[in-house]
Amino acid sequence: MSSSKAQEIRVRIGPSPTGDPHVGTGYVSLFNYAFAKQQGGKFILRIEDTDQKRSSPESEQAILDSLKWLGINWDEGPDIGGPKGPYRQSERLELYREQVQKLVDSGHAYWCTCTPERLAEVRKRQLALKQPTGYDGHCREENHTAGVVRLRTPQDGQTVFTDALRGEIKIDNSEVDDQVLLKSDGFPTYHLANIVDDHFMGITHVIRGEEWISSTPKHILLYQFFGWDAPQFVHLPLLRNSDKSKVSKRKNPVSLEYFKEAGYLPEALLNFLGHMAFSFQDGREMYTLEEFVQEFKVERISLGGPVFDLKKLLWLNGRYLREKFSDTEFVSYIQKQLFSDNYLNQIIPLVKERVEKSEDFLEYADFFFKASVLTDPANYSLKSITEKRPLIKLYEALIEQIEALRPFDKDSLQATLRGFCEAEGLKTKELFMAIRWMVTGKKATPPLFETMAVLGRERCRTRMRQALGELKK
RNA sequence: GGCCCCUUCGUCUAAUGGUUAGGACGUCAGCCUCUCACGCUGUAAAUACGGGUUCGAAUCCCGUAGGGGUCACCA
Repeated sequence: MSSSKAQEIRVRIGPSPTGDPHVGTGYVSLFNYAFAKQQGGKFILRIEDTDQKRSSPESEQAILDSLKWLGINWDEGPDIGGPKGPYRQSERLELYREQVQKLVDSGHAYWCTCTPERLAEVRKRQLALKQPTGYDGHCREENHTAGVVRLRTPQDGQTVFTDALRGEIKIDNSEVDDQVLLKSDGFPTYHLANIVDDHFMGITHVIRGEEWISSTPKHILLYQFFGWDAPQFVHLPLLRNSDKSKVSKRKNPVSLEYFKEAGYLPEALLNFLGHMAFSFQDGREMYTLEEFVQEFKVERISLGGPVFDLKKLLWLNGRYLREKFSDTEFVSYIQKQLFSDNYLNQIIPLVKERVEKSEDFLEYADFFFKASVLTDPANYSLKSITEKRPLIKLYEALIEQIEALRPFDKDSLQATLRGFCEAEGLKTKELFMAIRWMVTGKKATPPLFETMAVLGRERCRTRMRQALGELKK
């Protein structure tokens, strides 16, 4: 163990910029932040963009913005720098290569030249023979100098670590795979980057999701092989869908951008996220970030996987609106949230030609402001697909395309939706009307693509998922 | 399936061997009220199961069941 001198507490959140800012990132950030602040430590934001194919600067920016929106600020990060930078893993490649070389030199890692095809083959065979899947050690004793670098996991014994909430966890080394540490594109995998960065950034406590427990032995092994002290581990229970599976966008809104769009206050969402694994001693339900920081105790984190049930969030949000806002504040909030110049400027061109009196505006534009536009599913059933099953599958595929669409503008929507019709052999007229019903709740609206673009990705996806839900009933 | 983690009202949770098992959301009922909402009051609702240990178990131990995670050149 290291010196007994009081050490500065340093924790981090390491989001991967590969999609929408996730509510789970907010949740884990909150707990990390609270722990750090309460101990007078530092909360660090590190962008884990080691997946070249999926990472994007847009996503990174969205994550930063969303975290700021929530009210969580970091002491060190890619945007503000800090003493242990850079804070973007793609800018630390040299360090990983250097470090992994040490492992190769000491024999704790080795180069592997197996092709993806061979790996798939091995896997297939293992599956067929009902053997545990994993790398078969083909290159373990070869002395390659190219390909990927793998961890040389001890064949026997077990690796033990302590989770602050669960106590000792032991896993047989035979269960631990010869994990890839350095990919063939020269980028590190999570496992390598995570250990190297946590070490060089002086991270003292790793507070992360429970999904990481089973790969923690790899991390412990890496610390041992590098000869470094491991930080303390705290694994938080995972947020769940109402069926208890890990929270997912299929079954729940999970994008922080959705919550912002949908009119939730960041204070309320953060407060609610606090409830997911923590409770105040005095039973207080409503609290500020500062109060949470003060009250937070690692030992009081609960372990059962909390269902991310929005009902209580709604109630909390209502209380914030009612109790924390004066009438004047409420006015400016509504103006900003619902009737911003920016939003109105996009809507007016679409409805202007239809309007004869100011009040007509509401007639034509109501769906731009409503929370829900659900109608009879008959409105969006397709005559050409009479079976319910295929129809649901079709819509699921469609919604997935829409969710992934970037940028979300008139032209890309047009291209995507037309392409979808062609691929599925559908009449555009029929599908477009169905979508119109789903996203606006009306038969007559401004042109669909423009309308959808203005509504935005979050509203469209939510409304379509809701409509699909009705269809399933 | 192997390994690992978890298990108190429908949901979020409190109770760190001794409570009529508490609170909150939601539900339902009542009050308030021109309606609705808010607010207030009240109601129903849980220790997964089986064995131990103990004077005494939601709490400790073992087993079973259920749920979850993980088994990638994704994090």
